[in-house]
Amino acid sequence: MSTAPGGHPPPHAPTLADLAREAGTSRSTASRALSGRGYVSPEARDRLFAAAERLGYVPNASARTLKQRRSRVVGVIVSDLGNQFYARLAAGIEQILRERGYHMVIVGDNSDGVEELTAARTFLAMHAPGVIITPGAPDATAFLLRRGLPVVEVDRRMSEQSCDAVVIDNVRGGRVAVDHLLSLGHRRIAHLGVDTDWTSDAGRLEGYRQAHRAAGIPIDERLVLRIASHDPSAEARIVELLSRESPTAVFAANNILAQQAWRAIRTRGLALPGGVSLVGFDDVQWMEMVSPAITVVDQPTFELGRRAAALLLRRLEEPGSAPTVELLQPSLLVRGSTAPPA
Amino acid sequence: MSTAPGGHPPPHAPTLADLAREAGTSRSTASRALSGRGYVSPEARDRLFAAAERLGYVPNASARTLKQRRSRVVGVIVSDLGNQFYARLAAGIEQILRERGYHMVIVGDNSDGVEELTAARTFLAMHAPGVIITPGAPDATAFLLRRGLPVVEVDRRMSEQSCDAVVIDNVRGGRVAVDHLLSLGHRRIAHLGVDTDWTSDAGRLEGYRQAHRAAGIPIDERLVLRIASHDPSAEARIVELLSRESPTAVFAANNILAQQAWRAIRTRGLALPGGVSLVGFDDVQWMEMVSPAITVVDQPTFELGRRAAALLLRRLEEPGSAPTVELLQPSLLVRGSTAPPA
DNA sequence: CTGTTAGCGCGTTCAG
DNA sequence: CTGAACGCGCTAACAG
Repeated sequence: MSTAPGGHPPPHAPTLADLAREAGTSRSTASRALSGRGYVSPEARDRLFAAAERLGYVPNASARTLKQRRSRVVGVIVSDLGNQFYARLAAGIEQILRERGYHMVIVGDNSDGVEELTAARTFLAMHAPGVIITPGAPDATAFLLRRGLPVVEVDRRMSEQSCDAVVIDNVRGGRVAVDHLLSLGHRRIAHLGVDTDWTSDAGRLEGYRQAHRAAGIPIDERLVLRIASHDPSAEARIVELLSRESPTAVFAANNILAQQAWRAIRTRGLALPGGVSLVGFDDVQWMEMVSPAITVVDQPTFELGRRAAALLLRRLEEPGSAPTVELLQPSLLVRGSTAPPA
Repeated sequence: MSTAPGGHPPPHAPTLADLAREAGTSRSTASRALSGRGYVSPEARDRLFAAAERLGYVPNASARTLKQRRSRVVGVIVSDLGNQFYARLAAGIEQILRERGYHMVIVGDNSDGVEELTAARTFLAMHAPGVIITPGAPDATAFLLRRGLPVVEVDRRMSEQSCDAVVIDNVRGGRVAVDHLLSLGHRRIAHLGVDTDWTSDAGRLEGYRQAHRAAGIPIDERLVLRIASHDPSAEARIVELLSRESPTAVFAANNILAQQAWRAIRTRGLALPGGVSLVGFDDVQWMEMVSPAITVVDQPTFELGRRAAALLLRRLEEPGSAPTVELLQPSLLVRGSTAPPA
């Protein structure tokens, strides 16, 4: 009799030992039967499965992790779960992980290096099989790598040492955006970027420069604005740029900045694209819904997440192989917010 | 000498036993020192902390969970991480959890009952201290409750048994939206809802009915449309409703339906709000950016997540208390998409 | 094909 | 205040 008298929450969750007793086998046979590896006679197997069913057996993940020194829960660190970009990235990661029998524990650092390191420690403590991170600093990656945990950097690369990564071809994205504007005849193109040392933004800026260089057009550095991530005066600063420097076009290097630029343009009372043209980076919902719709460099965000997860899982299977960097291509969606300058 | 010769990934992560050896104490003393509970002399304590620092000791979470029969990782199940609503909800949950030293493992079922149950089993296996769920069916909650795991249902209540929950006052939200339209003079108001048995949508529909009843206006049931979650013909069906029934206003009961309604209105070539008025539910970015901006019943999504997490943590501290249901109030944001009928 | 044995790393008695 | 001893539930040897 192992069921509780009242039928209420049983005294303890059934363990392998309970199963074994019920089925008249040893614990190891039960283990082999349920985990699928190792030989076990069909009859014993059936009895064990029946017992598992009857008792509502659920294997204890911690015990398994303790023994195997590796869990099935991969760690994920993103800058900000509230941002659509990171949310979609996470959704992509989660999808692949779940398909393959893994799970994810996710933490949002707020682009804060200390939080990143704390999360890294946690993942180490949990014996995560690996970690996927949108790094804000190189430290967390370095820490994990040093301790032997596989890391995939996604969206940007921050690690000094080489590790797996999957990123967008940001230089190309920036290049394509600005080429588009230049070909429309723009010569005073503002660049709105984030004030970080992220490779993503650096790449987009580099693309901006390359495009100018290729066209033989000098860059007026007063048009290049760097705005901190949660700067409350962002919109005001863009308004000011608009009025002081009179750019004929604006390239906003992420979806937040694009939104702020869009607002600033309204605030300033400029017509779009009549008064100024706007190109964004990272297509999000509103960009297609406003009128005119926003021309944008689209990036495969969901796919970025999927690839990162797939890459991590691959490394788990082949630990030896050389670090891989996957480069995903962005694509320009020309919509109504860009036109030749007045 | 316990450091590895090459300084490369050490043979194994340092354990409490290593610390104890380094500091010349026993394992249990080391345990007490690091976990903070239990007596230990200051000198021993210092030596142990120093050793921990030096060796880069990180406690093994699985071992701890195994021993204590409870992890620090709460399970979270949401319908769709890619939907802004759920993403913000998750962000709220994560914030509170992290503040309090917990983490979250999140899975997106696609409103699929089987996936929900699978996830529930996983959380049970992981010995999660509790689970937060946006339920699509009552089964997962029932399963977890039966096994003694605290559950908080969020956004909608599906459980037959009573359990903690935090939801929006959806009846009120629907009521307020439709009252607004009625007071503008609308008499033919379409209702767009999801084809599920979720209490959230049922509540909004109930609010719609209440408002009509209170105003003494009969409802033309042909104006009440139910659309399945990922119905590809959603927009087409709305277009059809628009042309066949000629409502003067539309109440779309979630952000997806609002978007589809907005598109349908454009497709149909109707002026907004001249040809038809539109009220949404759940304020998202684009609603404020399009023109005219969309009148909407706003709900505190992020706060919903925070409350759910806080409620779960409270229950962990006081397991005995009666189930709590928190009701958060929505608020109507009147914008440009509503006006008196032509 | 199966059972016995021996830990995985930690927290928690219980003597000292 | 400290250490010795045990067990959480599972799996990986190794005999049989």
